Amino acid sequence: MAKDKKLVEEITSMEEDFTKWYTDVVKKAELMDYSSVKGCMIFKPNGYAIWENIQRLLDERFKETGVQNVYLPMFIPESLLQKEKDHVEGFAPEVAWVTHGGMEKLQERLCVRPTSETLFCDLYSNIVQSYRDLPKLYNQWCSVVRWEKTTRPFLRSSEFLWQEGHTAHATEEEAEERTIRMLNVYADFCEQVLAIPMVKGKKTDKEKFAGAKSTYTIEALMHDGKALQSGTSHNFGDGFAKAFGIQYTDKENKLQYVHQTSWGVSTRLIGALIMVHGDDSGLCLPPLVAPVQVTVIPIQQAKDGVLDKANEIVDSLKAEKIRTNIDDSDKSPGWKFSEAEMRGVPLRVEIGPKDIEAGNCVIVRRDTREKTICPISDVASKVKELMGIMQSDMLAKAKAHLESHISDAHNYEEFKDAVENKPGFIRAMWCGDEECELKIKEDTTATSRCMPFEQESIDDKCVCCGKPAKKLVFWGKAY
RNA sequence: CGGGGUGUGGCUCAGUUUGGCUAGAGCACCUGGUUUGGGACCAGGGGGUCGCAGGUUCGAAUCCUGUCACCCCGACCA
Repeated sequence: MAKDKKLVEEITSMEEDFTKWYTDVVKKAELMDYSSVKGCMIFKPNGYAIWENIQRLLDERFKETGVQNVYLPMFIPESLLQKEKDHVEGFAPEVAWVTHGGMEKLQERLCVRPTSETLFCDLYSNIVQSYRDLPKLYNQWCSVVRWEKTTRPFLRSSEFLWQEGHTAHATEEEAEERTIRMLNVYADFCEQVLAIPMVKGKKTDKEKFAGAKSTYTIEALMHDGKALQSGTSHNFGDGFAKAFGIQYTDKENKLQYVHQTSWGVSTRLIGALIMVHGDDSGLCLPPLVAPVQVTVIPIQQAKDGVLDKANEIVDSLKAEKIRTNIDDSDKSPGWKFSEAEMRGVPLRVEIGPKDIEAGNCVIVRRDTREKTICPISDVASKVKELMGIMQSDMLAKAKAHLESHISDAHNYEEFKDAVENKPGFIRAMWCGDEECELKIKEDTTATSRCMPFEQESIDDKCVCCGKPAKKLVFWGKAY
């Protein structure tokens, strides 16, 4: 069977309408539901379980770098939010306010956190006294609220789940090092666990975080050629420290300001998983994050011994810590295959009378639909092997897609042509003026995604204005 | 916030133009039976004051006024 044959009518094909495909997959894979609250979504078990896996695996990596988890309040007093000018201006348009407690009007309104820089700064100003108190490496897993005008499942909603790391350091160098280190933790996690290759780089001033000295980003390329900002890491310098009075006494007994960082990824990563790996049959999850790694599907399960054998297989897989379930509902096998595929289960094991007679079972990969016949006694080791191969094949495929969707533009005509006709990232030189960024966005809807770490000069003039070029920039349409 | 669209069983929708008997279909659900290697079939069954509030009328899902909600496309943002 052709691997991209469309098997499920309810999913619109990607070619036909990518946006609709995305919504269909999200619904058919039962990842989320819309709620009665405007712009807010419900994570269903299958979607939340992906987040739990991301959380668990990322959290381990954070802790390896010395980070500790904390939890701060979800409310921020208005006066605290006001302390850093750029920061308030950046977030004010999208914060939700609490004005009443019960029947009584509050003396001071509280904002529902859109991000927690101000609370962390307030905390650090109290607990940091000496250089011996540094660094502080805190992180929290929580939800934040941003009153968005438009919403899309996992990509943008009024409330979303994320983690925000906030660190305070004695020196500028140490803060910069931490900023880059966490960006690399993200990029590595995305590649190794989510099988999503990232373009790493620095944001232009226009695109950087409100209040940051510099913002670094990991940008992924979706199947339709649009970019998705998947994680950011900010170096705040001492800007927040000065606004919040976070000072410590150094070894020479001199008062110094701390240097801070913050970094975050959100449930948007689930959106990336869907749009990087999914196909017309639904979701396709890399084994390492899949809530269910193997579904066992009995064929002719009413026949003697079939269910018993299927359950034996389940047990042997579970014994090896492979996340396994069985579909022993009385649906037809075809139904079960489609269902498992929509949910993105990496491998399925088929077991029927014919197999049992031969002492075999059939293992089918979700990404290629390739079938492997395997002795029942070897199923666990074969499953492990296939999951490993699948994990790296999926990354290789996504890498090939990324690399084949990067084009160079040497002048404005080429640039405009690329935006129109070559979905993906466009590499082009830039003079450093925000005006050119604005003009490019106005003319083409493409934005600067990042200035990659590996800089090279592909031309000496700015692609937009023709003035001397300063930076190589990755441009693209973005979510 | 601008432009467009939609509200009718759990879901997708028909019916609204031109008001008229008991508001329909497919899917899903429940019961029983036959099935099962790529979304099986038969029989029976339950479930809707047509988004909400007024109004017109002998009579409103359908016409009028108001209102609310959500979706999509832009601008703003993770």
